[in-house]
Amino acid sequence: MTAADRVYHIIKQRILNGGYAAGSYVREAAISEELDYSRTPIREALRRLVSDGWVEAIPHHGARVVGWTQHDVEEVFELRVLLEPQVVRRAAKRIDQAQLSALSRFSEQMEILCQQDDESVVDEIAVLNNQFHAELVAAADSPRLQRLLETIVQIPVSRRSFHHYTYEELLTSMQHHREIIRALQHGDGEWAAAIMRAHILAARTAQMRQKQPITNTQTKPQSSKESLMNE
Amino acid sequence: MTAADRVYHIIKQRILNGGYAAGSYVREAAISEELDYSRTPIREALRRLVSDGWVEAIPHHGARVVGWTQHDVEEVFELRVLLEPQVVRRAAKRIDQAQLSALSRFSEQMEILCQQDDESVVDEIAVLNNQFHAELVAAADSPRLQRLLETIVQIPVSRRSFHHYTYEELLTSMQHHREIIRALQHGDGEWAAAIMRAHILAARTAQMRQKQPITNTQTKPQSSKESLMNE
DNA sequence: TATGAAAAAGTTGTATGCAACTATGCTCGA
DNA sequence: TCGAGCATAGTTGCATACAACTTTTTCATA
Repeated sequence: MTAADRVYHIIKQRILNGGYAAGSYVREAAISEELDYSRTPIREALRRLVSDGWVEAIPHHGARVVGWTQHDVEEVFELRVLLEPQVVRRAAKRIDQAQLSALSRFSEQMEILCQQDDESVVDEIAVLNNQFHAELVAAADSPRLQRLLETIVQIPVSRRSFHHYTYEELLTSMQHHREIIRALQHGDGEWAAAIMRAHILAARTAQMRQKQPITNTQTKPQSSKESLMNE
Repeated sequence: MTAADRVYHIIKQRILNGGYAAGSYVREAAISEELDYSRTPIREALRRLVSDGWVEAIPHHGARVVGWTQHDVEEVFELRVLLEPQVVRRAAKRIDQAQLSALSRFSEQMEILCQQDDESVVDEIAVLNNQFHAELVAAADSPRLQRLLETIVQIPVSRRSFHHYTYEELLTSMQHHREIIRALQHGDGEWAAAIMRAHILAARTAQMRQKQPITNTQTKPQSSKESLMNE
């Protein structure tokens, strides 16, 4: 693993964790000094983050962390509603026994955690949920579809998602997982796609209830002190 | 425009024109010497091409131009069938008069060219067709959808597309354009989406008739001498 | 002759210094 | 007081040298 790779992951993680606030600039020299790499690998990492859509490059001025508005989230859900059903549609034709049991395992663990009805387990559920979806994408076996989803489903959306769920919505979501597995066991891609579509639309509704912006967006550049507060 | 931008466009153009064969390596030092830039902007251009999916980076070994198999083309059409109808579904709600007349203009010019039934105009039609689709994407007003399509519809596919059309298929395609415009004039997104879906599936059929790989792919790395032959 | 280690060649990865560009604040003039 | 032009500070963009890594070749040895 090269230095540029390491820097890439560090910065990305910080954006996810809120270490770098939306709208703030990521300065090459600052990170260079802090992480003790030269500016070269940092530049490369920033360019990758730009093409991933995490930051925007302003020529000769710097790399600014992008902010997410409610409108952005809507746009993403609109695309997920198309793409995620396609994932299971393909997966139905290709999934093997090992992958099916992996899905069942994730699903069961999530349901066990659900029964605790404790706010602290929500993050664990989110992790399992991500693994569940990742397994589906793997079963779909379409590098391009995978890449599109990775580009689109940036974690600001999915990360906090379950926090917005009512208990009923959470149970419904678990039921969706079960039903998707059943549809896949029968090799019925359209069935699976239909449930997946509902699954995403349900997530959309839950997400949309939250009216405030997803990331701590600041339209104006602001002081760097303020952006460090969120660490 | 920076040096990296210029190099990016030059290399991309060469890949499109077949200057760099699929499977061959793009050497930083070679381009550096030829274009008289240092390796730095060339590296940056290559990294951008990697994240665009035009070349693949092999760590510590180089950047290789990716090859397109028939399987890749299928994968792309599978995604276009989902995404392009969504473009017109959105466009139907948002398109204005100026954009509608631009579409009509492109459509009419294409039909005029069609009547010549001359092999030489096919490329002109392809250009207009691209403009037509670009106008639709603009009307859809979804930066993410636009970006996804740009990522997916790489020109190796669309470039030669009309050469594979029979005359009847070409006329059908023109009819699709007309009907999409009509549907948009009525603000009927689902109508437009249905035709667009047919439009893409028709293109897929025409494309799939060609069994040979789209680019001159070499599965094995080969000698560097061989890759220079194609320049 | 076959095999393995070691060296050598070729390529990418990183550090550093300088050039170019942008934005901001300041001076000078109206 | 206001505005245009200019100087300056701050940041990115690029060139160059060197380090690290990978592959190929060479050569000694079984």
